[in-house]
Amino acid sequence: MEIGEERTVFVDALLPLPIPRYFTYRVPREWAEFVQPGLRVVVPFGTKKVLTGVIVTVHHNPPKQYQAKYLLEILDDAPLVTSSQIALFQWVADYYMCYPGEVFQVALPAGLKISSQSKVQANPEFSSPETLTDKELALYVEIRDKGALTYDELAKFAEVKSPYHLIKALVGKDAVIIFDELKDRYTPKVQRKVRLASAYEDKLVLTDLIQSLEEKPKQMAILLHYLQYIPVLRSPETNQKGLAKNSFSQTGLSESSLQTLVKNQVFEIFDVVVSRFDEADENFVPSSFTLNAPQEKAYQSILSQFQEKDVVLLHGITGSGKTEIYIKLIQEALANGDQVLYLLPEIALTTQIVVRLKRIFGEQVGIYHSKFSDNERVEVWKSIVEGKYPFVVGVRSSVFLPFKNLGLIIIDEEHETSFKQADPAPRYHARDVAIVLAHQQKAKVLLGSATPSMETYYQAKQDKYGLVVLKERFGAAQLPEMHLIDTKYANRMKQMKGGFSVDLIEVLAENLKQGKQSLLFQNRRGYSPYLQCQDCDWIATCHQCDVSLTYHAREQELRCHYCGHHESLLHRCGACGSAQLKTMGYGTEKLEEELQLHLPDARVARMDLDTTRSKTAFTSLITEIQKGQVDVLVGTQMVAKGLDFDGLSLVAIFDADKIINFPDFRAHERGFQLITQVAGRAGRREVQGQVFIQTNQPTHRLFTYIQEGNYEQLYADEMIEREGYHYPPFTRLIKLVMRHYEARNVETAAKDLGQLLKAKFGNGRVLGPEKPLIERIRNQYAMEILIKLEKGVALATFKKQLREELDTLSTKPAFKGVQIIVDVDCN
DNA sequence: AGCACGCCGACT
DNA sequence: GTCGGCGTGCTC
Repeated sequence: MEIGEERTVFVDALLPLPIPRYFTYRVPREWAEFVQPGLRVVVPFGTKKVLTGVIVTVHHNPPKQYQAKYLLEILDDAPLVTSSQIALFQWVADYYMCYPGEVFQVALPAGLKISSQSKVQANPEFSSPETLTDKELALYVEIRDKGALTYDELAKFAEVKSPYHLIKALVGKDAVIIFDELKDRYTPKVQRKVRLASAYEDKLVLTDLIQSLEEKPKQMAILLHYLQYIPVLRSPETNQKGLAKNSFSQTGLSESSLQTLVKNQVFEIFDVVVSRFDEADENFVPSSFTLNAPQEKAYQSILSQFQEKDVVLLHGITGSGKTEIYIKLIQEALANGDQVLYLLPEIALTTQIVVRLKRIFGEQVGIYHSKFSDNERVEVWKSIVEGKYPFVVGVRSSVFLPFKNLGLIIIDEEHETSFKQADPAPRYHARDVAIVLAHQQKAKVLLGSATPSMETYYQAKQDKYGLVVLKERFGAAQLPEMHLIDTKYANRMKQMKGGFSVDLIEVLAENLKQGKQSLLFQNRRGYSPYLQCQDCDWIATCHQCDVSLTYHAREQELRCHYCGHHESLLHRCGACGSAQLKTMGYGTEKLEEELQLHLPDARVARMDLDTTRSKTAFTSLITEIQKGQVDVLVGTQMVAKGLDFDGLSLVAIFDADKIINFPDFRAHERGFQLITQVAGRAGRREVQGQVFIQTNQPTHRLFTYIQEGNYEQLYADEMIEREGYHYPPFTRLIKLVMRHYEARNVETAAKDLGQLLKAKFGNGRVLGPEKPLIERIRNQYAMEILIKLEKGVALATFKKQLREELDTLSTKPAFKGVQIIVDVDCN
């Protein structure tokens, strides 16, 4: 090659697809100097698709097997994705046995991925409609009259599934042309502002202006309003920043007079891009606080353990004031110039804690959350790249944000299962990814929980993680007093009114009389989990899932909680036609209703998925409770997560048996966590809280541990069980789920796979195949195989082997159409 | 994951 | 004979 000769530049791009490789594109000459890893690019993919990808590498190696296509567009001036992010995507893909493209897909907010919308328009030069068939002609006319149609619209109009044949024919006859319409879905939020033309920043000119407006009182009022807020002469910079335009209309000043002033070039109107988050922060005052002695001690201990350990677990009982310690650590890290990530489980926790963090950290904090729109996520991403938010509070997916110098990651409520993504791949655990991320960035990780997961506590006990214990409640608060109510006994003594024991009604009534708030916890939404015929025992079930339908009273509907199917309430039995249908079991809706009967004077409210779907509904319910407008709150596990109400002094757990009898090796761990967390909502101030638990097995040891707050003993018990039965933390679990529309097919496929895996990896390591709890969802039957890998197995090698097995298997006839899902570290 | 090409049954 | 079903393999 000659010196100075230009060589064609190629890029390897990561595309948001479940395909295990990068795609190579040719870079048009004019961008050759400009391309670099981390830039987003728009590329053609297949015959008509256009995708947004990110450049991973830039090189000069022309692919030998195929002709690379050209990049269509470069979307960024500077990298929007860092190279360490791409490395992290790859790590997640390897560890969780999925594809980097799938990680990329969830990592990048939708607004940063331009959508291709192929459209078809009429060719204006087309002049021989006689060549078209009737069908083609009808379609052509429709396209011409509408201007342009998308593929979907075309298919709909022509009433075909794939409009390809038609389009191809029309294109072949030159009747229509295909074009791509790209639209960037990200629209920044702008604020319209007003400022004085810079000429008036001079004292004499301004004085002249004021004099000339003597006769025009409305315009004068506007000018005076402006000058009242903006000291134009004293600081011209404030004039450049201007005043919000709506500030005039809000004060009742004339819109048309303002327009006149603009027309006369006295004022000018301009737009600025504003953040969606800092509206409320204009008068932000950082609140200060001091740690009490135990908190201070814990704080110091965390600092010293960070000297040696990268991960520290803060095991602090509910109400011990972990948040204050987090805040102190965050302040410290920020003062060091480090970025901080604060991970929270989904939704519930955020509102209260976010308000608090915003108050303390003001504009430094960015929120990354599913209840915010995609626009807002885009904004957080871009701001982090620009270094604007050194502190991010976010849910699971925020581990994929473009951090550059993280110093600290806090994972609050570390044990929460919502940190593990269950359904679409990547099925990652945000806590574990965060630890890898921290390692990558040389940051420290603080895990916080009142009820740590067994895995985490085990790591701490093994000295892999540091451990700091906080045993005292903050301030004057005491741990709540726990009482068990034996429902079996109450039943025998005829002391049950519906699902409520007489005792429970009594304590709730007493608490109401004292003007205090109560919480009734039942982890089941809807009115009743099933509807049963009293004559023949028939139960209403979903037609496409093997579950009973839940009755929702407000909508008078039967709903499937798995596929979303709903139908209006039946009045006759589906088997015998009897009208004796009865709602069985208790959902929050029914509890709300019965409670109202037992306590007619109480103001009862309900908090579950159904009452809090919108952002506003959730917030207003919280406010209502805080104002004391609610006496008894009925809620699902949504209430367990970090809600903090001063007036709440009594917590009742309606049915603890459901929780602890769940058929899962983690049932006891989960039961302990859930009940402890819910109980922790009681008595967070001076008054000691009371907790009442309805159960028919009051002698169960788990209740003793919960009552005593004896986490250590639970841990000790669990370790014996889990070691004996080879469960985490002594093994790692990989779950394989097979799905198919035919029960037979999944069963044979699962059996085949099970045998193969047992032969290859050993009988002891492979469990199943077994039918899952719910055999059929959305008409798909499932089978599960569980792989247990003991310590010391080379994970990467094993996963590679497993992947190879699965790939070869999927080509075999028995596996035709059988979907196989791999879930590493499944819940 | 889509989406095209390709090879077999029910209609003009 | 065509339309359209889905089965298989490719996408830079």
